[in-house]
Amino acid sequence: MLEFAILGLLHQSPMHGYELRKQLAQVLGGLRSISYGSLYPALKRMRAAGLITTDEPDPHALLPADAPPLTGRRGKVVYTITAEGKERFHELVSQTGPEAYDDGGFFGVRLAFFRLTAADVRLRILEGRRRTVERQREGLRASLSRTRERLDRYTLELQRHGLESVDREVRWLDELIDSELTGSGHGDAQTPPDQTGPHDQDPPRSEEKESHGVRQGRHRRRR
Amino acid sequence: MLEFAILGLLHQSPMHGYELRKQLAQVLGGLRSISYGSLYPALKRMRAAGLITTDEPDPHALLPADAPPLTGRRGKVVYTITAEGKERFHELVSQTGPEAYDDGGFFGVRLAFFRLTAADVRLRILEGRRRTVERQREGLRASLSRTRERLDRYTLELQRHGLESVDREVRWLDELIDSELTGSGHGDAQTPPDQTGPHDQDPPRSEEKESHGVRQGRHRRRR
DNA sequence: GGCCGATGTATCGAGACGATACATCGACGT
DNA sequence: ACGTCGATGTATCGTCTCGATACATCGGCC
Repeated sequence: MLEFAILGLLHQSPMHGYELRKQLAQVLGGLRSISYGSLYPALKRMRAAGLITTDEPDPHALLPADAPPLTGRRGKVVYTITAEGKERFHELVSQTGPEAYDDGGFFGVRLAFFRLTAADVRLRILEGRRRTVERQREGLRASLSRTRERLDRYTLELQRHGLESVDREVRWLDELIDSELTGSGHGDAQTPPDQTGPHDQDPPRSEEKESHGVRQGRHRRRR
Repeated sequence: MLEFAILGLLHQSPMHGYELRKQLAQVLGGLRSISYGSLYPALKRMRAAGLITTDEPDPHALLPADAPPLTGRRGKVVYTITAEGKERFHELVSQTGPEAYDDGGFFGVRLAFFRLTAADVRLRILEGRRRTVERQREGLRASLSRTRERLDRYTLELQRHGLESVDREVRWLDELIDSELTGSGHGDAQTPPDQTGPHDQDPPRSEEKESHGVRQGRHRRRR
């Protein structure tokens, strides 16, 4: 996930690690940020993988193992995406598998880079997310009506609030899907050129149990 | 956090690890669960610390380092809270520091065990959570109005939805606090006996910037 | 008899986190 | 001129968490 986000940001312009973190927090809606303990190791990994480069020619590349902990002289490092990195990003941005929407955090990142995502991919991700959240909602509903009597007020209240949140997310997704379908003026018609190899696309996941009967209100709300 | 939750559950009755996990998921509102990769190490730690005991007398206690990876014969293990564990739980349940409400997950667990929490502690935690979420809300609001022009529709939509969620949480907390103050029939008047040593209570955290002017609507909504 | 899904215990590697250290810079007061 | 304070900036450490996986037992059900 971090890899995707970093590539997405560097896709637009080179940046320092510090600013990367700020932009990320901004884009993610202010709550959920990312810590340096994740960011720098990720940058290091990606650098090793050739997805990004630094201007500084590798600090502490080879120094005697007994050297002091590298104090003093810590220069600023600008990270730049490579051609390989861009390729990797375009590969990732066309993925629509469960990992794109099952985890809320990852879904948020995907959404934040929707302007760089093809229209059909956008739709598949939104609908995937809808399925996931819908399933959560039904589970929660069942659990709530099952245990309404046996739990104390606080636990019940917690579940009720959780259910409402999930409910609201479903409705929000419906609106996004709606405005995606009525095509409220967004470019990027179909998946552009790309078509890079067989990137394991969305296995239909055994078609789900699409029998819940809770499927009428869709695509008919608002706008 | 896991430690608190486990102690809280075992406080009521002994359990298998498996059931511990299920109950935890139940209590946490169905979403956010806990994985075995967290649960079993936690149980092991707590067992070593003497907070809980098992009926099986320590599997793989001392066996030659070359032994096969302990295949076959894996008995069920019932975990029971010890006197020390109960003591520890009562200590934890009276804490009202930032860790009780800054992290949403931890707060959820605390709330789930409110029936075992003294009334004044409940109130402090709810108000702490309110402060935290309120601060998030203001940050989000500021960020949204600052960047309304510069961001694309999707990022904006993400932030708007996030803001609404936070907004609803604040209102939800207000209701909880309200009904806590009007004392809608809950026992546990004051912090009971306990008073176990100097448990680092809530440092007022330099009183916050309580100047936002956004402080009128409290305690006057609904009911 | 054979298979499946629930129950159940447990480990592994990848990686995320909070805390912390250290460094530079501009602004501000004194 | 001096101090110091907050923002910018790079980086690591130990602790924890996660998802995936392996293995085992049990009750039904065809």
